[in-house]
Amino acid sequence: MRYDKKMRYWLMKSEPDVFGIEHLKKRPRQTEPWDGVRNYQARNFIRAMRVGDRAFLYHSNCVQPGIAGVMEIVKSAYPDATQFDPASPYFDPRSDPQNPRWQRVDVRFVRDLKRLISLRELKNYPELRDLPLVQRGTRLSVMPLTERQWKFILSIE
DNA sequence: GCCAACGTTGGC
DNA sequence: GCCAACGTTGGC
Repeated sequence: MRYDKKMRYWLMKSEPDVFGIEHLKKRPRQTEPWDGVRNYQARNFIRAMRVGDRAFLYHSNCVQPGIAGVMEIVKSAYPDATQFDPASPYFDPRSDPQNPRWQRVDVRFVRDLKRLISLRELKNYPELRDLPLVQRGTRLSVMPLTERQWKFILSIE
């Protein structure tokens, strides 16, 4: 995938039963570390995030897959502690503490979308054809959006 | 629950 | 470095 250094918009997937927009909203200061990214391509996008970037929160693996809300990146990448915790489902025994393999960012709740924009609907727009989310077989859990894609999605909200 | 698609692992 | 086997993701 092409990646442009100026990219400032993201989409991050989470299972709402595990951690959804409702959880984020209830966190202290409405912030949360975005843990558990264990895919190199997604990890590289995590590393590229900067404070102030915006991200859609996407609900995956649920009854109504779709974009639920808007978040802000409030802390750039730092080591994901769960990789060193044997009790964590995200434990990675291969990760070297001297050179941590996985990072996380901190996100903050910005707002709900006025309505959940379903994956089914997103697939219908030619404007979003290049978005990995809607492409067959793509499982990437963190992905960049162009400014055009970001604004388009907000325009159909 | 099924299963297609994809990423990772590890023998060779 | 190849590639078969296996594990995971995530829509349906």
